Amino acid sequence: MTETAGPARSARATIRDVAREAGVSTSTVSRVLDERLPPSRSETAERVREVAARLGYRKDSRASALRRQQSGTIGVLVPRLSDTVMAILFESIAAAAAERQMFAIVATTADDPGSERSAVESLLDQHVDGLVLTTARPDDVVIPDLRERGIPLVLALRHDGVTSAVVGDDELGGYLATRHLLDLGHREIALVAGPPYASSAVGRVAGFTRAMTEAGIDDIDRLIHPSTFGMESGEEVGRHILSTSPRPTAVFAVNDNTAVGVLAAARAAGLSVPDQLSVVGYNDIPLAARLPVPLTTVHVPFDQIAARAVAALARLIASPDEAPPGTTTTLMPSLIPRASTAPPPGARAPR
Amino acid sequence: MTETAGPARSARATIRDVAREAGVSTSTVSRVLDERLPPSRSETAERVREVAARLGYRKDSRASALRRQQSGTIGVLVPRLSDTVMAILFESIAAAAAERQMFAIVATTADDPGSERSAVESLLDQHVDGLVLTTARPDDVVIPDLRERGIPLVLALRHDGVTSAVVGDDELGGYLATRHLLDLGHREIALVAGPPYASSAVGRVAGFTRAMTEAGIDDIDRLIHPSTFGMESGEEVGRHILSTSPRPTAVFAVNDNTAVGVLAAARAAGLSVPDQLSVVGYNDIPLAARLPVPLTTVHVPFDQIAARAVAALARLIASPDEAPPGTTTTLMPSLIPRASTAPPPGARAPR
DNA sequence: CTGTTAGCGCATTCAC
DNA sequence: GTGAATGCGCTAACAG
Repeated sequence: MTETAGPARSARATIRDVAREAGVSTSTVSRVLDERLPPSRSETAERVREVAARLGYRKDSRASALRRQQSGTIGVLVPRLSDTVMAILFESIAAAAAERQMFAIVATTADDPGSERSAVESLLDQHVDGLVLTTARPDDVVIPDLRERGIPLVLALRHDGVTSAVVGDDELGGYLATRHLLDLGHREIALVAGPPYASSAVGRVAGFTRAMTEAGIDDIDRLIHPSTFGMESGEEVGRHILSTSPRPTAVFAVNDNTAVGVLAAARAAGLSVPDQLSVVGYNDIPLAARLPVPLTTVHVPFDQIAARAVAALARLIASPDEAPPGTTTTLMPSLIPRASTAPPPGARAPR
Repeated sequence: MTETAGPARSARATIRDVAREAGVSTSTVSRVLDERLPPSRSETAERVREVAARLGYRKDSRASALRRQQSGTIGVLVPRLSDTVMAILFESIAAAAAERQMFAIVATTADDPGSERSAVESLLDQHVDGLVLTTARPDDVVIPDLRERGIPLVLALRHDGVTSAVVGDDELGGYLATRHLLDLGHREIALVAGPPYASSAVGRVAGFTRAMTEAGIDDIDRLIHPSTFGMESGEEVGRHILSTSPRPTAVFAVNDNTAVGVLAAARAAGLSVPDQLSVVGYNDIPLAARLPVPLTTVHVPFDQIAARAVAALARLIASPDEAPPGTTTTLMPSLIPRASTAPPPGARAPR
């Protein structure tokens, strides 16, 4: 029997264990192990670090958070994790947070404004130091409230026009996708537009409209069909689009999910892609490249968006009083041509 | 100016604020608001609740956790969230946890045993009360360590043969999928087998083997091709399978991702599905039903698995000393026939 | 049922 | 540089 009789299951070493073992006070240990301070090279400091390592000491984040009033945790709000885009974004945010010794936790809203408040509260109950929201709406009522409460806040993927945000250039992405189809010779191009409450969808519509206007296409609005972001909606809207007359020779879908739905509708209608119908998606999720007909889509640099969002949030957390100007950072998308797009039926290949 | 000069940004009400306002001690407030105790109907209790509500009081989970030695948080370990199966499982776990007033946090390992340890430590650093692991391997070195440390632990989707686990019946699922193909008249059925370290994949292989053996097929091993769980691997293995001779008339893929890869390989080889090649997947992710050729697959009750796993974990957390017998709960999968399977080329339709 | 006292583990004064 | 004292917000043990 060594030592005194302790708990049967090895209890975690505390700061006091380290202090005793190193022959110093707990304050000293606390200071030596404070990541924010410049690391001391003194002999005592070395010894403390050595003892801490030997005992496998890890500071109790709850106690530390309680005292510091900072938890080193950030909250991320997404509509749903079963949407690969959101899963990838969260993974990237978690990785970016880890690089800064922070931990990211997540909650979902199902894109329902009603559950947004409770999801945010569940995050705040975990005492996050700040939030990354991907659910912003123009009329969002939760965000102003968070602002007033002084909670550090950054939007990602969608913006509300007011709060600091890191987004892709959706207008440009929409323009690139549409130009790609126009350049192939398409004129009758339908748009699966996404929901009006998401700035990302609205931006892509704007890019579509600009490209179509430039091309001298008339009455563009008739080509624009609202949807949600889901596959089902894509299929439903796709079915409708393919039954309109004149039937479009190409469809630009607001994201890869709805594009998959359009592909399903195309097959159901007996149309072959890309021979009879071209389809462009958005986001370049891993699936896009591996669909039976690889999907032409717009690549979005999610890891950059995540890294910038975390960096911006970290800055806000560090200096909460430097009035944040509410800047929007915009990152560039790029078109990835694949097999789902081709010149319209009966057209000679361009060039 | 009301009240005393406080911090500019509304600080959260503490238990003391409530106590003062209600004219009682903090202990009383603490007891009245203790969810674990039966709610008192006394007048004081009512008043305390009313004041707490009015002040918008929320207990500080860190302080509470520090004192109680329970955080009300559980940790979930998954290979990756960009795999829809894992995203859905985590969402279900988070929902099941919320029903019990617990919060679920997640970390990823990329199915890499090396990063498993650090991912688990990051979870433990957050002071989770217990863990749900979906990454178990037969030779897992982290799990025994967690056991020794007395950390409540439940496996999900994969088991290690020792630890308590909640899984789908992979053997049955594999059998059902294979029987479906056999019943359609296929004899030359290839298996994209998944990795040997995952019990889920191994079980599906066993079900495949049983069905094939029952059908009197010889030399089954030649039909079994290892893979990972990813789409790329499915495509690669699919390409290989379709170049073997005799070419299989059907493929059973270990999951929907690899099935998508096989579909891509089939198209690249100019084979039409299901006319020239039948394909069965596993998991029934939302995509499966909406692929251009809707995928026949095996449905897995992820929300039940999640609910059972959380329930089991909650039990372990509540009574950590009732030696847990290491039981495995097995839930039933079901085959969902869709358009990707049909009788083999040249066969009359059965019946 | 209620209040008093003590302390979870840590970080911060403030002296030295 | 270092250590003693104090308290973050909450809950447990105890006495009334």
